[in-house]
Amino acid sequence: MREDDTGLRVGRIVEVEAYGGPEDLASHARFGATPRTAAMFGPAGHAYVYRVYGMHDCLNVVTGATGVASAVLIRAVVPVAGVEAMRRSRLVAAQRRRAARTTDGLRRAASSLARTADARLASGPGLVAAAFGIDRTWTGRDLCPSTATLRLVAPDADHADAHPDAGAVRRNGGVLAGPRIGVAYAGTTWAALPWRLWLVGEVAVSGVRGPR
DNA sequence: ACATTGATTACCT
DNA sequence: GGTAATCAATGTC
Repeated sequence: MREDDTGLRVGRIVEVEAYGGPEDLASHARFGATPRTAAMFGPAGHAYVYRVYGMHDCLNVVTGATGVASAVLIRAVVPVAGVEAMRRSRLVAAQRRRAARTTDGLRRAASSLARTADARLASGPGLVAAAFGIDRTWTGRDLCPSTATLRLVAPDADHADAHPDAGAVRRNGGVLAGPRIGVAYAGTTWAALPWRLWLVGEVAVSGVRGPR
């Protein structure tokens, strides 16, 4: 969840991918600690935000002890609160894209966003960051303090009463696992590991390329 | 199905 | 120090 003067936004995580350290050839840590990946080697519970394809920022939660690189990429989230704030940030992200900087491109982007269902506002790793207004400058932030602007909260803790969809982790068909997306370059061993996890039946789960 | 986008890294000089 | 290839996607065609 993000809570600040931009409003309160809450999302329920429905899809993640796990990344390891230098031994994981699909991980950004495979080249060791670099200026970009330093946060991956930092303390657990902090954010690692990187840009992919020169356009999209992706939010990861560092999971290893200091000096041990590993992180979980938040690939998809179901909005629980703050849908309007998410739409505003999505539009800002669209405006930033060059293709949307023409008046026609911007009109298309706005129209496309307007047709996007609430449940799919953050249905992809780049969309999660866009909907929450997160970029690379958020790297290194501690996501654990109850006072943090951007923070992780237990599914049932804060908002089980605020929204019928909150705390619904156990509501559906459980969790499935499959190969991570877009990591063929890592070689068959690392690419085949079922380190992508998702909740069955969630419309926000991305990956048309993977099993549902 | 395809164009877009730019930081990052590795590999040269 | 410069350059080329790569990339944990998305929106538009």
